[in-house]
Amino acid sequence: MPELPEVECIVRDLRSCVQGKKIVGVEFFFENMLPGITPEEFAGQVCGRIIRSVKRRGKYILFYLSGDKVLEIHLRMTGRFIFHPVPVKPEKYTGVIFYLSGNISLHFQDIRKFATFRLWEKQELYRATPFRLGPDPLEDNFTLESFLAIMAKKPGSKIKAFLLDQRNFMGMGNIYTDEALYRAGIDPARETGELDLKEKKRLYKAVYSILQEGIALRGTSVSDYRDLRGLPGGFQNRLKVYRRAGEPCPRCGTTLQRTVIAGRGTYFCPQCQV
DNA sequence: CTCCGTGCCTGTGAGC
DNA sequence: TGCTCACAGGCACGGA
Repeated sequence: MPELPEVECIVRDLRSCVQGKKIVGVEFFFENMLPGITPEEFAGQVCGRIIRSVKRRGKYILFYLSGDKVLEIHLRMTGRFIFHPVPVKPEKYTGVIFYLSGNISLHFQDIRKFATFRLWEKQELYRATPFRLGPDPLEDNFTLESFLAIMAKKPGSKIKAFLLDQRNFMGMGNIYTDEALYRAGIDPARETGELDLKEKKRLYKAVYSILQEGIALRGTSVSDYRDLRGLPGGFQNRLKVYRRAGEPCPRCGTTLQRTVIAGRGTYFCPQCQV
């Protein structure tokens, strides 16, 4: 479900809702998100700890807990958190309820059950996936120079695959990648090495601006995405090409097409994207 | 290296 | 109405 803008919105909301609260209980309804650890062990590791801060790296959510523990959560396709200021019963897809101090609770829901929870010692966190991948586009080190340097290392990659590969940059997913390539006017099937400097600059700006707009509109809800209050985002109304095959290009009127690149459905305008 | 298929799950929508 | 199929916001893994 969520890409960088959605995760960023979730993390900002989590900070205002649960930062400083103590985890007083954890209840599981399914446990697919816990590889290699039982729900009892997990509860034993987190109960009694205070949520000191909530951070994001790419699409990963990091709960920094008291006692130097870090809970790393990846929502994958359909994972979501819903904040409840008063106790409510679990819903059909509720997998976990975190009971917090102040009688509030955080419900984790996941239709497809792909999401993952992992616990780290803070000093071991550098070994965790979020810190072994590429830079995050919202961090200061996402400059045009770094973008060009990383792209130069992968001249044979298709540009769509390059943007989706989290080892290059973290946070881009299928929706924002197609929209950024449309905005930059670049054919998703081209190789990064074929792009001239002007095109690379356009792409850099398109990636940055599309992510910022996604955040400003509180994410994209094409189907499942909801924020911490259960509300949909607004960027789905700004999508130009994603899931619009067969419709006219909003810029030139040419019929938008769908193809498969990097194993993902890819939407583009064959006229505007060259 | 890159690409590709597969698996993990459940739901939706189109076509028959 | 009901069945089957393609597709769905992600990522890890193994093989070519």
